[in-house]
Amino acid sequence: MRRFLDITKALADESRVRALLALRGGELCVCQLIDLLGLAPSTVSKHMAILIQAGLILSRKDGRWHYCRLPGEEEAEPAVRAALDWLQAALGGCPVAKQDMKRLKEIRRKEKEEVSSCCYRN
Amino acid sequence: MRRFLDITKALADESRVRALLALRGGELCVCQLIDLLGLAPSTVSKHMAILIQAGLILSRKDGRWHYCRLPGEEEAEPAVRAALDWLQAALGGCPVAKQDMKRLKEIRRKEKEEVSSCCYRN
DNA sequence: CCTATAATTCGCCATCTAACGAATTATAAC
DNA sequence: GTTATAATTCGTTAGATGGCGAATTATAGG
Repeated sequence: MRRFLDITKALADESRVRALLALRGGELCVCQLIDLLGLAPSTVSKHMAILIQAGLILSRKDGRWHYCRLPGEEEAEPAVRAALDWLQAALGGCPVAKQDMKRLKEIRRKEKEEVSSCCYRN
Repeated sequence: MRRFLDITKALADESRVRALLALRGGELCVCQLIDLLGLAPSTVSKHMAILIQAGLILSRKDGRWHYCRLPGEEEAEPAVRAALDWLQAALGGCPVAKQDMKRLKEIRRKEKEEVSSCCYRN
């Protein structure tokens, strides 16, 4: 029951739902989610902690960056897998999700430009 | 998105989840849910209003009684149907659900005894 | 009409939650 | 070492939420 409520509480916030939908396109670092959601870094950090706690996302650190991603088919416990499938079915094509996907393309492009202008990575 | 959040918020409370699980056994009136959950009538009334608002339960009035039930296959919108299926899969057999089912049998028996001792209904 | 029961609405209170900014930590670039 | 960036933790605040009891409404029974 506790685990189930962790998941439903995590899904009961629009910003967290948007983050989950955005991660369908692949992993993102916290700073990209800050950009997408338009919230303060501390706020997004807490949101991600809640999603991780619920098992809805996984994360890894790489240098200064903290990347988040959705769990693969085999990585998620059944209740989490079912929740993510339900989310996808219910909101996968909703206006907010589409708009965020568009914004994400810009955010990813920005990232590439910055990387290419960063001498040590070329 | 709004509809989806209505559902997730409704599912993000243990008492409401217990009520939904209890209704798998058939419709119940509010006073039976008050008995099962051990909460004040006003509190249960508000919980039921939230579940109805989310589309997770349907209700009907019969005399002094207000009966609640789960929607049938055809009655629920897809997002609601999926949510209820997920709930059943995740918590259908959990300890709390089992214990409540046991309590429910007593509550239903009590109801029958009262009805049979009520002259005008025989 | 009066009483009892089922249920809701209202007002109140304690707690939780989402948001922010400031301070802190960790890593990378210079 | 110093500076800059990514991210987290902490403290605070405004607003939402869950709980209760009192008052109210609706219906059934005497």
